[in-house]
Amino acid sequence: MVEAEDIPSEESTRSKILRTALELFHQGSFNGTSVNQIVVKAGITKGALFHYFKGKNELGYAIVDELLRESVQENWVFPLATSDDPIGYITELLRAFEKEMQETPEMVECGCPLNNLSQEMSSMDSSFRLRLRDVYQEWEDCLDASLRRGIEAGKVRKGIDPAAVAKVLISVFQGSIGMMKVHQTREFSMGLKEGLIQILDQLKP
Amino acid sequence: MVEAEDIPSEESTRSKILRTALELFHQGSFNGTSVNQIVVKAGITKGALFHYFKGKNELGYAIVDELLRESVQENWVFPLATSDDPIGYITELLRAFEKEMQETPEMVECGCPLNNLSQEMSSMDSSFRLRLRDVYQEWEDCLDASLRRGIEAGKVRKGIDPAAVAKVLISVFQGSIGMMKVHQTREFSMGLKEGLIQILDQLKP
DNA sequence: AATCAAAAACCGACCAGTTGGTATGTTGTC
DNA sequence: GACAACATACCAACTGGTCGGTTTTTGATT
Repeated sequence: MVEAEDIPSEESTRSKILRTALELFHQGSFNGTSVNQIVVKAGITKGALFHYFKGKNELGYAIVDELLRESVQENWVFPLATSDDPIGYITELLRAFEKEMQETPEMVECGCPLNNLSQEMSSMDSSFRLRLRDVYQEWEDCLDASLRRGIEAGKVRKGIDPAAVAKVLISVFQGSIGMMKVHQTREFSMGLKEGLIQILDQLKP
Repeated sequence: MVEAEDIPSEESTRSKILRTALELFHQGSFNGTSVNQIVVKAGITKGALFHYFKGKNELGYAIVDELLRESVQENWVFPLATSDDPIGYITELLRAFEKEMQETPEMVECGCPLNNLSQEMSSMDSSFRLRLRDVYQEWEDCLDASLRRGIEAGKVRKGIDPAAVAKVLISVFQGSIGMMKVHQTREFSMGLKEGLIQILDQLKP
């Protein structure tokens, strides 16, 4: 609390490694990125990387446990923690995403880092899979809870199964980002957004 | 016509390479699979592989253009070519998939080869991306057309935007398979299926 | 039907570059 | 002086890819 953590004039070597590796994994892929690339881009040496992480896989695990989990919490868990209007929040997110798409096309070009890593690694390495699953579970749980509150508050249709809908929503978000990465056209993204809103509207009372 | 093509006692080397490579790419990943692994598993030599394909990437392109496209056509394009009841067909598919899940858990363990390759390669190599996009476009077009026929036939709700819904449906299918790969539990798959059916029901008149 | 050249199919040793990872340091700090 | 935080040189294994050579198939000619 005393330290000026919010102005890290000198980022720690460990977090620099994590951040750089995530960036490269995001642009490329886990298997397609070498530890040499990481240390060069991070401006450090291999000794530093293997001092903090036992191996490339362990570095990947730390990225999931720390950075990716944090990202899900920031975008979903915290905003929905007490909300009883998940549909409203998601609709807002879609609109915000539309503007973010133009300014920083990172997401539409490279997809979602969580989804990318999941698709590439979860069938190869069960340590990856279980850690990634935990992150998704947090996401699903908070969506589920928010949907339940929404039903009670009369902001979500009564007939739906919150647990099942939460699973579908996460699937459709991850799938959508994946499809946008393949199509890379504003036309497709807008059409998809239109369809998502139509689906979301069906969840309203 | 005269030849007994339907009993290929001896598979051609080229198709053996394609089939084996797809299998390895499916279980692992493109970058995570070496050409040595492919030639060993296929029981051929490196000379044969590079005789038929200019490089590893070209082999990947051929897999997309031939095997993956074929698979989409078999499962979607041909069945929906003249159908005016896409929701009924998809519901059937979901039920069939449930049984396939138990017998051959390949899809739930390793995901969808088309989705896997898309997520891994489309941001790395635009040749991959464009070929994969074409396959998805075929899928989307046939779904779109079938939804339109469904609306006319009174089997699909009038209010929906067929093009937008087609995009969402493909996204949710690809996303769902990806999530199942991460969770690997029957519990999750069943919950997801339940949610998908609820979404599909909303598309009925 | 036999012949033969040319082309296609295929082999496997070899290559330079890269891979993830290690061993042995040196440096700064409590 | 002990210990964490790095740096550097190095390694065996493997990477995608090449290349000269051999076998097999093909198609035209006799």
